[in-house]
Amino acid sequence: MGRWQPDARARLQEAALALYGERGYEETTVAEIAERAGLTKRTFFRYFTDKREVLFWGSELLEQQMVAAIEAAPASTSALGLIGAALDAAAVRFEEVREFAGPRHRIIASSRELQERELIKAASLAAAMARALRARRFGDTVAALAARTGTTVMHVAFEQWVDDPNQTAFQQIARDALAQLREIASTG
Amino acid sequence: MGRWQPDARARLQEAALALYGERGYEETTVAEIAERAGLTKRTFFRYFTDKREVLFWGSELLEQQMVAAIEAAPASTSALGLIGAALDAAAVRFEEVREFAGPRHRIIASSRELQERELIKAASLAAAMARALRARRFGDTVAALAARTGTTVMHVAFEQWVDDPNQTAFQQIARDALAQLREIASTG
DNA sequence: ACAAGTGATGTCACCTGGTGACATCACCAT
DNA sequence: ATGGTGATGTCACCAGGTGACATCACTTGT
Repeated sequence: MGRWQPDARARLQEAALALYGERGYEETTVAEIAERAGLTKRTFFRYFTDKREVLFWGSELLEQQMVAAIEAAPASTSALGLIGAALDAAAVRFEEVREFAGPRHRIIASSRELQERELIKAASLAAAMARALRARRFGDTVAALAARTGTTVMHVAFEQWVDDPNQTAFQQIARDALAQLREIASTG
Repeated sequence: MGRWQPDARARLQEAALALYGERGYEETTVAEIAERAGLTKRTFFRYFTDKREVLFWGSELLEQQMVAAIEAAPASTSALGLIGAALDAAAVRFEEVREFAGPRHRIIASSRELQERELIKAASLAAAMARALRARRFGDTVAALAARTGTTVMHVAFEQWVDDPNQTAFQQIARDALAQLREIASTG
């Protein structure tokens, strides 16, 4: 036992998720989140750079795992094949947090500020995947296009997944979406 | 002549662009922008909902023109063909504002807040194009994938275009990028 | 065992973005 | 002239965010 209650970060995250869900993101104050966690506004800002970031802790981990999947794939894999591998890695992570995904997604969908933050996380992810593709000797344009296509497929698949009454696996949905994209691109 | 200096909005935009460029976005205060335009902080917020929006005035027009291009295309056009038509419409607009595009782009690239705003504008554009595709009887998934692919190609092409020493036409760059995307999707 | 850290937290003062309520003031229509 | 009307100014206020400094429980060197 330390001198303070442990897991301050986790307590702040729980408090924020609960309050954002109960009263809405904009109607919730950082001071209220901190109070609910038994802490201070100032301490909140020591753990999270701003009021939005508390919902996005762990996105770097996802990014690392998707990049690692690209790096670990066989040498002859095509660009979109590597994106498929990255999406499979994302699927593992998403299934782990399935129970929180719905509520969190609805909160984000309710606020423009939060959507903006989610989009820049996706852009960061795309940039990281593009770097990994360039390291594999793909050209700049191909790397950028394939990487952003990866986040496109991820988001489209994610939205189908969170609301799916059949609880279909994310991997399944994402693979189907990627196949559909290939189809679109080869048609016409 | 009116009772006030006319074009308050334009003056605010000019002042903001100049100050963001000279001193940086974060170091510039809304009060300073308003003062430079001979107005008040309160008036700034009557024209623009926030400090970021002053750089994005006119994005609805681009959105409308791209959607109109989709609606005006021949009935048998494929999904990516429609996206190509939308990109051609965007090209017209971009060439009109080429001289401002570079400075504006560098300002946006310098600030996370501004990048977030740009990304949500792109998301709004993608949603509008997806609606236009659904109105053409494309399925939800196809519409969402194709529309987001359109913004992907637009952004990748835009970045090549603004820094291009040869001043290549945006339309050319965008068409090449779209062709490359088709190539990626059909390979492997 | 005691002094000197160390690190997480609290306190306080402050700036800036953003908003609501109300006052002005030039022009316009009747 | 009289009473709108619409763009602007004034003022007070809240919340997000930050820097500087104080606390205080525990750790470490001697």
